[in-house]
Amino acid sequence: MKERTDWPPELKKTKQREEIYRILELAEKPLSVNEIYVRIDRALCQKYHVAVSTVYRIMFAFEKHHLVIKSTLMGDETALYEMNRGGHKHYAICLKCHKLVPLEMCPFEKVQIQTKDNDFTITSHKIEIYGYCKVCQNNLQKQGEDK
Amino acid sequence: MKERTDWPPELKKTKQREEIYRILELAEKPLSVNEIYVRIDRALCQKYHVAVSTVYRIMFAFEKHHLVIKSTLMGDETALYEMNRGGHKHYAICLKCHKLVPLEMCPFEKVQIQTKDNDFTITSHKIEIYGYCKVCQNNLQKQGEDK
DNA sequence: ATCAGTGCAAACGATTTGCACCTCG
DNA sequence: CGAGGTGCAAATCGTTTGCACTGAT
Repeated sequence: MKERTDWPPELKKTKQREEIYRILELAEKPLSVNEIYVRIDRALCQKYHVAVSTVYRIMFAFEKHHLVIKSTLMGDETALYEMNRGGHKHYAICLKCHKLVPLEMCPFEKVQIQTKDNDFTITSHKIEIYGYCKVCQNNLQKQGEDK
Repeated sequence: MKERTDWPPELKKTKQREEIYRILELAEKPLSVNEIYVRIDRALCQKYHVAVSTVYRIMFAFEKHHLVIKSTLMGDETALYEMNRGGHKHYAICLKCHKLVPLEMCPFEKVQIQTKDNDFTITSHKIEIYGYCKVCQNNLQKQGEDK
């Protein structure tokens, strides 16, 4: 099964792009441009500098070539990017610690979506689940008992 | 069945707030702050002026009191507000004309969401469906034939 | 009279762009 | 060599905030 993470031939290779690609590959979660920017500087240790605007431009190019997936979370205006690893993924977001908990499967696999006249052709979807992760849940409970 | 659209007593009534409330009641779709701003000016016809910052502050207050629901759509950073009419609603968004087509029901009513250890307590969710509405679908088809 | 609500302009943070220079292919 | 990529700084866009003033209760 071929992953979708191969480099598109029409995308010129530069050290900046390869560095960002590497960072996204290693990322444990979707990253903001600023997080990427910081990780570049950390990885490059002054060898050379990458401009923020370059990061934006590269993310734009990556997105266009479907190398990455862009998303935004509720109550936050900054965009997040993660490597497009084929089969799509959804997250549950903890309202307290903001941790992202990946869902095991896409809940839509089993669902039919209905509009008024069923005249809408679906090409993609986005789901965000909000609530509390186990840790925060336990903490909240404890706080309730401590009184 | 009581609607959630009654005015919270702790929210002072002012002409600005009442005007915005009216606009949201009449709105056929979620509105951006700017759209609200334009509609106010149109409705008030120079009688007096409402500042953009005021609109933001009022939307913040309305949101806090659950009078409105705030949301953001993919590929657009501006926030949208719609009157909270109780039972929540989702939309299918046309990628071509950007029309919002309301879903008949929440697809999650029938679905179980699973995280790794099922240790996540869900309090809310957000769904966005993307694709093509009937009109745009037909247009695309026609374009295909015309050659 | 009091305190929340408002207008205005300035501040802000994320993202974009214009332009000169650089580098991959 | 030439087109496309990059760095830098300035511009833009949505949103927020400080402050003095106004208005609802």
